[in-house]
Amino acid sequence: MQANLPHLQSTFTTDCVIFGFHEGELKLLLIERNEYPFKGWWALPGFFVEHNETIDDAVKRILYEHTGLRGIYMEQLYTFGDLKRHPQGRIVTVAYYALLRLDDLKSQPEPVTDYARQAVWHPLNNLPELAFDHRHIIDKSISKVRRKISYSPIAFELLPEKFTLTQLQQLYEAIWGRKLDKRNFRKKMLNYNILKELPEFQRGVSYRAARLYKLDKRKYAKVFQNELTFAR
Amino acid sequence: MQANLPHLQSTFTTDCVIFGFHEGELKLLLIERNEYPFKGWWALPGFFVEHNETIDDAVKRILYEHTGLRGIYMEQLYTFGDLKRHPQGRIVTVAYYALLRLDDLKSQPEPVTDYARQAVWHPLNNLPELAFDHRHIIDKSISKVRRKISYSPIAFELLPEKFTLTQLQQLYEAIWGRKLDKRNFRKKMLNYNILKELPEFQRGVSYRAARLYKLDKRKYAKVFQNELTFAR
DNA sequence: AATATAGTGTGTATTTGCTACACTATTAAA
DNA sequence: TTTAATAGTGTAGCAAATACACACTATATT
Repeated sequence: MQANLPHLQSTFTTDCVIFGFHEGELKLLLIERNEYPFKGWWALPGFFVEHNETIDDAVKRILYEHTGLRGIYMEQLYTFGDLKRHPQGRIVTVAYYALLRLDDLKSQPEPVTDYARQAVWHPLNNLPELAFDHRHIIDKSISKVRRKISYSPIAFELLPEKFTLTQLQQLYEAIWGRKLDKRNFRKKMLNYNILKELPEFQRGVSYRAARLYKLDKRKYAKVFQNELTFAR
Repeated sequence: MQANLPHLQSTFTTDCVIFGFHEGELKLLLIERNEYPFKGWWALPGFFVEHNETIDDAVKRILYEHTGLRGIYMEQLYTFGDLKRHPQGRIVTVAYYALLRLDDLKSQPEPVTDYARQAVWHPLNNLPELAFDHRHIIDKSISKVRRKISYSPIAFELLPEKFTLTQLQQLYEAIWGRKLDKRNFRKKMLNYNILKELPEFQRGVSYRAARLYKLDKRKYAKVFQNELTFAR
């Protein structure tokens, strides 16, 4: 991991809304800026796109710099080009969102770039004030994820490889912001036939251990292809 | 309407996929390029974004130059930034799509810019070979519209103010590429209660004239707000 | 050992929405 | 007046979504 300094600054940047899910709660990875403008403010990880890299590559790079992870699920969200969004002139930003398994993170994220003093997971329901139009970008990505989770199995990107049905339900509840009926949720989810029941159970819990499941990738692919409605 | 020459060319452009619907068929407005690269090829209307205009404004401008219309429904689609998409170097394009009522057009669109020799409506099912990655952009916008029409009433943007239920059905059929059952379609559509039955009928047809409807904007707003599923 | 707690795990009845399907009515033109 | 073309209408069966209540298991605390 190495710092990337702005040499030939292009006129556009990319910013990434990084979602994580831990203990029933959605979280966002934010950085504390170490550069002007908005030095000391919280912001989305993001940076100028180099001239010889695609935008996708730039986002992957930024993600890697902040999490040490590759191969993370990410998708382009929207491009913001208001004249006043950046105090130093019109700088267009192509925003992405990424979903990542927090359990994959061996350690806490560290400040790995010069422009970030630290990177910290914040609960989605309790975000600090943010630099630029980043609050707006976040709001837009939440809407997007909220919609997308109902017709595509992106939820699993946020869970560890082995998970319980309760975890899965809590994730849907966190994203939609409302409680779901346990029996109906299980019935529906198992009916999709995209989960593989494992002969394993939770460990280290002080109550009845729940069964673990994992995604059946072959069936998952089928569902994804057909864009079946993952209903509410 | 005036031509806009590239003076200080920014590093990014905007392209617009303009959908129209006429006689049961979806159409796209394409231009014949009058500039290199791809001179003489068909392409999406698009141009460099000026330094002092937002991207949205740039698209509106381009739409106006080619159709003479303002206030058209449009939405950002995706931003394309592959290194090789433009032969003259990496030029990022922010693609939009627009839906417009063809009946609003008093006359055929005319070549109104220097970079376009002519602008012509092409049936979506029979497009010529296209410049740059424009075919790819079009494919992506079709998917988007196809999905969006099932949860949001964007269809009405493509119809005249007063329309028959058959016209509406034909539009859904054209976008989804499959036939729908007439009775089920009518039942469902009328159940949404977003249409106002007019005391008027079609004219100039040599068969039983169909009743005209128009959108009830108040109820429409409600549906749109709740993001009710406009089912298949 | 008893108790409280918290989470797992299961079945059924009701409602709602989707699908399939065929005939009569109206109009204009021949 | 006949023909041709499209508008307009209802019902029954099936599948999916929802609403709803209780028993079981494991653990921690007293």
